[in-house]
Amino acid sequence: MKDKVAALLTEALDRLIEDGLLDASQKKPVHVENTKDPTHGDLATNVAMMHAKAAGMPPRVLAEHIIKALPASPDIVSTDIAGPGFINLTLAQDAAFAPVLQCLDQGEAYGHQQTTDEAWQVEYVSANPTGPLHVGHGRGAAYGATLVNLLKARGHRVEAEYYVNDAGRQMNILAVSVYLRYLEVLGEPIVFPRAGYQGEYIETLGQTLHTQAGTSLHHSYALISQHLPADDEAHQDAYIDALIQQVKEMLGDQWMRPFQLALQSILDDIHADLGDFGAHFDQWFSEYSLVESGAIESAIETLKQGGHLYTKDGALWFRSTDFGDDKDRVVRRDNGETTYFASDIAYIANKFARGFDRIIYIWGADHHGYIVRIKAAAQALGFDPERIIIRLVQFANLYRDGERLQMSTRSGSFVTLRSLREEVGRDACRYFYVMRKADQHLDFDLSLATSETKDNPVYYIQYAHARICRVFEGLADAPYDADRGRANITALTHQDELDLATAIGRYPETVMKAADSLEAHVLCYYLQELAADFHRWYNGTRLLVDDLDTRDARLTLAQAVRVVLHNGLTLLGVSAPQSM
RNA sequence: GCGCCUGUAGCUCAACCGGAUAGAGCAACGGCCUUCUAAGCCGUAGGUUGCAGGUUCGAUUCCUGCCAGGCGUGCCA
Repeated sequence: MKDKVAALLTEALDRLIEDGLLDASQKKPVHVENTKDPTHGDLATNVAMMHAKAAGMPPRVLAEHIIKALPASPDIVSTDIAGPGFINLTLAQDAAFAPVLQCLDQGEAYGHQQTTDEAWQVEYVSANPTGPLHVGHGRGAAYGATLVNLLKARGHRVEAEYYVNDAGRQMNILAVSVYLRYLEVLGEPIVFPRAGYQGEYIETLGQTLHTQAGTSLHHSYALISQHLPADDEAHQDAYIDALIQQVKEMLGDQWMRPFQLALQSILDDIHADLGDFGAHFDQWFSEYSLVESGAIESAIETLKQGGHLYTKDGALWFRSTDFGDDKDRVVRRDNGETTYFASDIAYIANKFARGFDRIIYIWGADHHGYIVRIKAAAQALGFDPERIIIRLVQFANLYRDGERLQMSTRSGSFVTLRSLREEVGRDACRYFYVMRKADQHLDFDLSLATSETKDNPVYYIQYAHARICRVFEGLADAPYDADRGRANITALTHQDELDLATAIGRYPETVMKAADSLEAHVLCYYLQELAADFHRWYNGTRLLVDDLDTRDARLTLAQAVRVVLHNGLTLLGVSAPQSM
């Protein structure tokens, strides 16, 4: 409807241009918006104010000319000039209810746009497979999964991807941690390294390794630890690297056993965890595959050809400062190993090679320093950095009964995403994580998330949905007649009913806006408002009245509200219960 | 020091990319259940949009400076 009205206004502007009141070069796009105040009609536009200067007349005078030039339309009942020069438009009654019928015609597809033919990739979570996901990963997971849904609804082709960091030093630390626990099972008097991975799951993996391998991987801990440096605060990194080196040498080919076991089982766990959370991935992309395929070397070679690399202090550097970075970055260390950043370069090249129009990265906010260098790398490789979109997700603070929960990741005492889901449920989890703008801090109130009151937005919205479902039960005497409802819908005159119709009409543009701006929270706010509109109506107006024309008209409206609530909640990954 | 982000009601947050009288929820106070789920609704009160300038018909929004907070600033991942 907005588009229709905008088209009419554009036509009016064209007429004014013909009449010489306005210069064609001064024409600006027409913007039509919903009014906040019902006394301002249904739609409003600021075209008169936008063009006042160019036309050389006061906005209100220009507004009069525009209205005079406005082509007649059955949709528009009246126009009005208000305030500094707004043109307010009131829509015809049946036009106001048109979205309701459209919503019911389209059902689950309502709010979904036509296919755009744009290919998008959303990479999210991508947590190191060194342990179970914790609550810090939850927000990225919820946000990413919702974004995937929104972009699909927007009409884009979307591929969701998880980047598996299975090639770095952290994985070696993990493997050696598991191996030590394995030795422990065999009765070796080990001393666990400070920098090793703590946590029960490591011990469990050690036991599993024992079950699978028996004593075949047994080496004396005394021999292993023979020539290691001191494991104190200052040297813990050197210590664990030496330990890894030692164990690797002693195990030889067998080194991959603890490594693979740890990687595989943790990845399986993450996979299952995310699946239960409603976060699904089309692709689990292995960093190691970039090493194996030679992609890293060839990316470095490409940069070298382009003259973007130089050697200093025995290391190989990428001149990222040419592309706006603060300092240059190392791609190959003096010990010959490539850096994590080198993998990232190969990875971005791989993404571009796969032909995505838009490449979205969702990162924790602590990674914001990497934005510039990734884009720099893309540019140096000859790709358009504009196609890379990086969204940062701020951390969430958990509160229970007003008290902030402390979490430490390394000690192994962190709150896992799974335990959070068990406590508050998937629905509340998904909703609370995305209800705020992603790049802002979030206070996640566990007490509120589990409360069954209107204060809890999840229950509030779900309750509206359940209420509608219940109304439709028990109509056996006089079944709901959809045709009768549709035929009589324009006879509904309560302000609450008009408000609901307008709100339903705003749903598709809300989804579109959320998708285009990559801001999932606007959908949450929308659904809360729609639920509030419904509750207000429900409280003040009885739906099941004796007059069947009115009753079915109201049921039709309620049904449309239900469809929108259902569709919106589905995009958020939240269930829409029939009863509560 | 430099870079990025944030600052709106007592609290947690919105504000349709510059629009009309800045909106919700919580907390506070006062009302509404013999009628479709009170897991709900209605009302009252609450503001110098961090501060100071600038841009223009018009600024919470854009620009500059200052103040306060957060994050980042590895040959870690």
